[in-house]
Amino acid sequence: MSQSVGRALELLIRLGEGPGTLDGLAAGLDVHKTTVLRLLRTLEEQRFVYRDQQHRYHLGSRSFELAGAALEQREIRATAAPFLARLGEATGQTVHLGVREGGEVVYLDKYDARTPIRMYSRIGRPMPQHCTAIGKVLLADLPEKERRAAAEALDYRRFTEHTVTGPAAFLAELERTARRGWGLDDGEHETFMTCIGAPVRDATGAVAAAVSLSVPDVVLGREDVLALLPQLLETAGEISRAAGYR
Amino acid sequence: MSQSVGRALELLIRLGEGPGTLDGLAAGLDVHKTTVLRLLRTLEEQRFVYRDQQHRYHLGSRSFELAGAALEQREIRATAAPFLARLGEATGQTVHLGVREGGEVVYLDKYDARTPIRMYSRIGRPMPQHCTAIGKVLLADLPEKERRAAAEALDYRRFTEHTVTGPAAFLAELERTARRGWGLDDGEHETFMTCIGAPVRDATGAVAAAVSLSVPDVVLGREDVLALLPQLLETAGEISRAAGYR
DNA sequence: CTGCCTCGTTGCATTCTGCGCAACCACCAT
DNA sequence: ATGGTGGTTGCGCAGAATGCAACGAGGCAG
Repeated sequence: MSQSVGRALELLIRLGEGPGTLDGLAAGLDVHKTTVLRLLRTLEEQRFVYRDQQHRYHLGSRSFELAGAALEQREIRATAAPFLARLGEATGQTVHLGVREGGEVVYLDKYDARTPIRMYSRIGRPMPQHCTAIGKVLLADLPEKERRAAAEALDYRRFTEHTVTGPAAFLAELERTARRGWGLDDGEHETFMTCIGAPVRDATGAVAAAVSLSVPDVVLGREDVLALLPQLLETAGEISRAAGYR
Repeated sequence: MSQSVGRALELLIRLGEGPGTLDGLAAGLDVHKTTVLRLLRTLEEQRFVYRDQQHRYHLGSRSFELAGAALEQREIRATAAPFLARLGEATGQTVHLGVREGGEVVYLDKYDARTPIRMYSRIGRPMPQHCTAIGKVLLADLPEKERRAAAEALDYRRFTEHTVTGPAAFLAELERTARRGWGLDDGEHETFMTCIGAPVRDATGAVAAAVSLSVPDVVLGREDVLALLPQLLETAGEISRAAGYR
């Protein structure tokens, strides 16, 4: 739609994968280096990128700044934080908070199993929806029409032999998820991981987010993971109430 | 340099302050809403912004994603993390890690006094250099010429009655900082805060980052803060060694 | 020390992109 | 119905962004 802006964003994305040099970036975008230079200058003025002494470009501090602001704007994240921390501590497993935005499912927060500290590895990165507990939970509550549309539009990449492929099977899985009130990823994304997810509802009654626990099978078998369900559902309920759901 | 890109970035920055509507953003930028619409569409395509059902625009998940990537690219942050956590725990005070990038001083990490969890409040936001311990430490080690140039270029805003104003006084302060090997902000930014900062050096021997402790005066008086110096310097030394400094 | 090579930078002419206008729609409240 | 608000589209024009080519700086090897 807007060429130069598109190119500038592309530059940011590439820099997200690692620092880059002018020529390298120009080659990557397949545009003249003059153009890239000027785009980068504009980005630099606003601290979206910065250059070190060796003229290598990096993502600039404005990226952090924006991300911090954006995360703070997701009130659900702040509301959920203490409950997630508690759940993580109680179960000793990895906890995720996810939402659906613009047709994508992204993680807003993550509490890692080992440390009490948040790892930012996957926060903000879109996750597949057909093979994650959080994805299923978020889609399951959509109104019939939207849900069908979403299911049709997905890319049913087969990650493992358990991955659900195709809209029909997936819609049935969503049905099941909605009925019992929680979602399961039984090695459908990564063979060795089991995840369970539960819905968080806000004051409007709609599912606003989902919480999940992810456990590698070397730590707990499927039965043992399912035994954590009450705690997960309890947490999701608490967050829902804190978010205004009655 | 590049008009449309500049406007697009401006949009992102405004959205960082809070969600916005098309008309509102157009009015803010003082451009036609058509233009804003198209810019936003480009941003939306790449997930830099997203629209909710009410057509309000928010920062999109790509912001988180980039920030995560950018933070991971600052190796010094990963190297320092465990030492900072330990320092925070040992002292019970707020710990910051800061670097100088593109003429600005920004915080890369922060461990809050109360919780063991990182607050993202000020991460990525440029901080004044003339009245912060970290700023002083980072400038103090610059080669003569650069240091002088930097000191000349600063905006000596008087935050408190203790704020150093003017290049001459500040250069003297940098001199002192360099000589004794640590920096002090004695209520120069906020009247009620005392901060001490120490340099982190990398394999090249140059100061690559700075660590600081910030303490409100209701918690500890200046003398007591200075008593934390050995721990701070020890931590900075450990990080330096972990970063390859010999 | 010198000359080559790489990589960043600048001035300029061309043209295509991004702009604003105005009209159109859809939705809501009155 | 009706006016109002807020989002969207088609179009023609102007200026912004682009690519070229020449320049310059820094590093490395001979």
